[in-house]
Amino acid sequence: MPNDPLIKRNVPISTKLVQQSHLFSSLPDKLVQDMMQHFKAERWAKKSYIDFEILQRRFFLLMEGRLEMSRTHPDTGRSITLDLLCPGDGFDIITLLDGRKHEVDLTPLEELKVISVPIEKMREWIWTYPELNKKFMPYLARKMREQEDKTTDFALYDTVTRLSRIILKNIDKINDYKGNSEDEYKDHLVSGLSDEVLARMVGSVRQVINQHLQHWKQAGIIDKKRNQIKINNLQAIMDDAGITQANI
Amino acid sequence: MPNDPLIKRNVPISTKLVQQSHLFSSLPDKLVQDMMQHFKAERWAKKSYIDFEILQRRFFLLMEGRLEMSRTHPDTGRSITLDLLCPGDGFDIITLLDGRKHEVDLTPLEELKVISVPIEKMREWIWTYPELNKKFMPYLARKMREQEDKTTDFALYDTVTRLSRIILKNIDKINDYKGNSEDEYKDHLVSGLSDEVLARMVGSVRQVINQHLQHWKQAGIIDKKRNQIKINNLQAIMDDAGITQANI
DNA sequence: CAATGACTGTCATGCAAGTGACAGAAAGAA
DNA sequence: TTCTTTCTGTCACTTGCATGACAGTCATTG
Repeated sequence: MPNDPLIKRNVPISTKLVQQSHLFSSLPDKLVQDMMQHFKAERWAKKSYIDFEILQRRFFLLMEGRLEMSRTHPDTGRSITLDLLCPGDGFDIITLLDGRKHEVDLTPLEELKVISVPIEKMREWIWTYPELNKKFMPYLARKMREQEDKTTDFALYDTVTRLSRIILKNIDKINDYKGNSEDEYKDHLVSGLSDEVLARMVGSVRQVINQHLQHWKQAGIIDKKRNQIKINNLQAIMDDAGITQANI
Repeated sequence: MPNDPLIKRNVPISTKLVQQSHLFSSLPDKLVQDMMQHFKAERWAKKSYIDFEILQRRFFLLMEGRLEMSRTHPDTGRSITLDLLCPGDGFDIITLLDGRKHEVDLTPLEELKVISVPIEKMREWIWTYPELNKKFMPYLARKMREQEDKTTDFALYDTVTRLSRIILKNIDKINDYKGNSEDEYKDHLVSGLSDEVLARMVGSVRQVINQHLQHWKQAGIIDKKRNQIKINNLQAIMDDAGITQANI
């Protein structure tokens, strides 16, 4: 089946595709097939503007690409990333819960593939299917924990620490489980994130981020290309992140 | 009925008491009565230490007093308040959702009255009673929005702005709906919060908070006693908070 | 009551990090 | 190719705010 629907076209979705999502993985096939029929697939172009009003009408699952959810200071114009949604993530979970509008900027970092259902449908499913419910609640908790950690980081830790943590969180996970333990220390990449995007995630500005990255570069800890960071010394970054065995 | 149970005593709870909570207000009396039988009431002394492990076993509703939920930097010792729970709040909602431990410091600002049930019981109720569910989901959303706002504030706004907002959020609501519009500009109090506590909520330190408060005091905008701030000029605070009609 | 602990007011010091500016490199489009 | 846009590297300047220190005041409790 061609998995390349164009924007705004109604297309039936493959079971496998839906099950990629945390929220829908390991649900009974039959249930997923029922649900699938209501999904609509579309593509969103890189950096396209997405009106947040849509979030009150439909619930989305991100299938491919990353979506930045951010907020901007009206006066200074500075932005900060609230969440970087990755394939498998659903949005918007807050609007799903209370139906109220959620004023955020939505910016695709790459071309996205998303599928969506009417938000009432999604609510209905969650209250109807205990299996889905059992997936959804811990997912909510995860997002709440992430947000709480973000608050803590901003209030208590400096920019280098926050930057380290963001980098560690965004190491490409494509080659997971592929190599042996020796490979673990090879080819750690953070790609597709410019200094600017990193800055928004860290809650700082481009110049400061670049400065810290230069330090690491000069110490041989990382290599740096356009939109890409290659980590040579993972341990060094972890040290700066203040990771002390206790954390994961 | 005496509503003054001592610590750790099993006491039946009055229907009215339970319904004070957002989560249980306007539920059918009969349902609440059923639930009540499982609640246990206790009191927690001011500044007592509460082991967060308990959060994995019981779900609490705060009936009286405020509870600070905070986190501390292991090295510097600086703390930051994640949430200031007020009467009607339930905790811990994250653990309720995923069952995992939630490492936070819990500090009562006053003597508390709380009621609690086994956390599995609470889960059961939420999945069993749609009326409760309808209350709980928007409550989750509210907490998520608050946390998101906190993140944004830390990343984009300076200390004065954050302090203004915290103050506005914590004006005593005892006399609500009592007076006419003229009274609105009288007797706005923030009580029970020391400079230190405010600092933790703002994500700053005592000295800086005091400095800002002194500015306001010298400008006649506030009066200041021990553990109390009286607001003379609400508009001035709102201006510093950057509130421009659009917000609430 | 005295004594201890909790909160307040203030100041001097140092530094992390935000701002603005500009030139150059890389990528993408025409 | 040329033109335009998007990123990168750097630097000089300024400031908000964390730190540490200490004296004074108000509460609480034995």
